[in-house]
Amino acid sequence: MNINIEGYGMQNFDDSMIAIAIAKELDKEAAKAYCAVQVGDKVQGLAYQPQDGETLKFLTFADDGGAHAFRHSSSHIMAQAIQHLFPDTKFGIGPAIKDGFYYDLDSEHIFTEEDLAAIEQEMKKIIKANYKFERAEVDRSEALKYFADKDEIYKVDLIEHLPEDAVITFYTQGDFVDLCAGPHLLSTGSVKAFKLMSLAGAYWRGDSDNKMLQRVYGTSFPNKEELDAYLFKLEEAKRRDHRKLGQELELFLLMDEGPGFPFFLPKGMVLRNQLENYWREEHAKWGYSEIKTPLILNRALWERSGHWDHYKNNMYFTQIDEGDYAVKPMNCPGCMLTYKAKPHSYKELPLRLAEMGIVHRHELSGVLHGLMRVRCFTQDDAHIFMTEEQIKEEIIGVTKMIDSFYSLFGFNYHVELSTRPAKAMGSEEIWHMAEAVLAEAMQEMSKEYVINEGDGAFYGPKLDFHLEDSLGRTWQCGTIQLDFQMPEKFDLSYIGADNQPHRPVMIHRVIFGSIERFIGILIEHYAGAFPLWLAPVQAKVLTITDRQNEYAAAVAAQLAQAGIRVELDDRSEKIGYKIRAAQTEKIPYMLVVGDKEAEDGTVALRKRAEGDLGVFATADVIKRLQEEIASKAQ
RNA sequence: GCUGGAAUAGCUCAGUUGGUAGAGCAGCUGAUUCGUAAUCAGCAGGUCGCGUGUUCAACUCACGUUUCCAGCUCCA
Repeated sequence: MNINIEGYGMQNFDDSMIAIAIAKELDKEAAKAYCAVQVGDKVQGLAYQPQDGETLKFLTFADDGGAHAFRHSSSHIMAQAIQHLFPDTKFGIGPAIKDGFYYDLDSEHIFTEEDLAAIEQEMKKIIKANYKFERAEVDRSEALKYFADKDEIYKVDLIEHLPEDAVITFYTQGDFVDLCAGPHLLSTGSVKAFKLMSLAGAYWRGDSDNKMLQRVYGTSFPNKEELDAYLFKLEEAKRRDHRKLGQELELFLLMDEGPGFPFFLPKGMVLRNQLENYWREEHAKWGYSEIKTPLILNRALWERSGHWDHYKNNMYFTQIDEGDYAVKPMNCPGCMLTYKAKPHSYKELPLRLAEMGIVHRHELSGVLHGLMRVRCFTQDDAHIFMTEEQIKEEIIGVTKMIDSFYSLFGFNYHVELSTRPAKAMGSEEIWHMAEAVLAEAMQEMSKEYVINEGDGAFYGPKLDFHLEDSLGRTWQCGTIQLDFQMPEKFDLSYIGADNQPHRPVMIHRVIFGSIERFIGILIEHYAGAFPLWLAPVQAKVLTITDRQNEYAAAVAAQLAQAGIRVELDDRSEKIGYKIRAAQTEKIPYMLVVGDKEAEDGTVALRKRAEGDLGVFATADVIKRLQEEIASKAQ
């Protein structure tokens, strides 16, 4: 048979040869690293029997398909070990995920950390035994009977939900049989390095109305080095955790008295104000006007906007003089009122109203997480009112603006376009038009984007901006949402050139998303070592001995006069101690002054990341820092 | 909200079958006056998250509760 193999071209092989045999014939050494094989757009196990004329691509762990087969096989090994040790366990699903795998279990036994160690030991035995993963196609009724007899109710449920024409396959390794579509590695011995990571609860089928199962997470790699590198990365992420750094660097606090309601400390406020200042400057440049709408508004407004009916569970309420009021969970209704307060001409459009809007949302207690998920946060919101013809240009404008913001912090990002959901309001025609405009805007900017079918808000399609931090994790921050509902509900209009009233189109958009979350991301992105323009304390003057106290205070005053955020450390400590303290506080510049500097009117400059830079005139240091601040350099 | 775990000094953590708490760092005081990541000594600091119970006796055991952590569901 003739097989086209990526990297090797068209080759002729015996008809009976399976994929791994072909791989070995081509390159015995390279074949060792193969995890799976891609045939057309489908990934198969290495025991796959190719057909004449097919195109094969061998996948290693570095390919998504290869890693997937590897982790999925690891998951089966774990399940087999658990079945050996805890025979009463019922199995749910056990897929591969981004950084590893998990298996959902139902058992009377509550799994603990100690169990994980025992399971790992048993897994080692299974890996050593090097059982083959054997695939078998099974008749539907036979499959149902097999699992029903074993009382594996979740497997039965899975089979029952498979489409009528689905090919049902079992994978067997040694004494363990699992319902599974595959593909898998050839045998258990290929899993050279693995670790069980954690235990958690997870609802069956991800539905909170179903029973909660126990989930065991693990990860695996082709060798120990890669496993160690992964574990190191996790440690690094822990080291950068914004909750830990937020406390160490005295940026913000979370107290029992206000769960989900963060306190900002003086240094955190500096950071926050820098972001807001930059935001205001940019919005002025891009033609926005800033407004501020009330935190509390009456029931009639929230009924009109639809929040009273659809968002009630997430809102906080209060009463004023017998009347019902709500604390705003979103800024749009307030902005709608602002727009409506006077008639508008088409000449004013697009009208861009921005608001640093403080919103309160009653999030479930279990989801609160540092600054990333809170109950009170500030959206850097804006609503743009415009004509249909202006949509595309506005979308492009906002996209460019978002790009300039994210670039400033050195973030990469990707864009997702979410389209019409099932429960959408408005005609399909308008939706299609809107989706097309969003897509066109992206194409015009040559921006790649992913489409999330049916993931739009009920009132309109949206573009979401997911930024990637220095550890490769992604966060949804910016969003541009078209809204056809709100202008309708609030009966918004503008007078057109024809002297007739028209309905404006509106977009909601945020760039930071939430100032709180964005600060959390920045803390982790920079590991607390902020660029000079953001650093809460930009410079610290350190004395060598008490003799320089007066001079040092004068230097600090000079810097402060020049608009630099400076502190003075004139404690009677050794210079090494003070430098260590300043480094720990991640202060960008240290100005060391001893007798020599005091005499010459100079300072010895030390940079956080680079160490001693030598002696400079104080005025030159001020100029250097001012320039670096103005440039907002990374 | 759900499942599992945790809560001891400002911070990081010890605390041994139940006998009312200890270290390092930080802080304060004193000594030291030193040239690029930790000088020495002393002092002070805790209703052991909160409540109820068991017990002669609870940081320790039980129950409840609050908050946090890891996930799930949800989300800026």
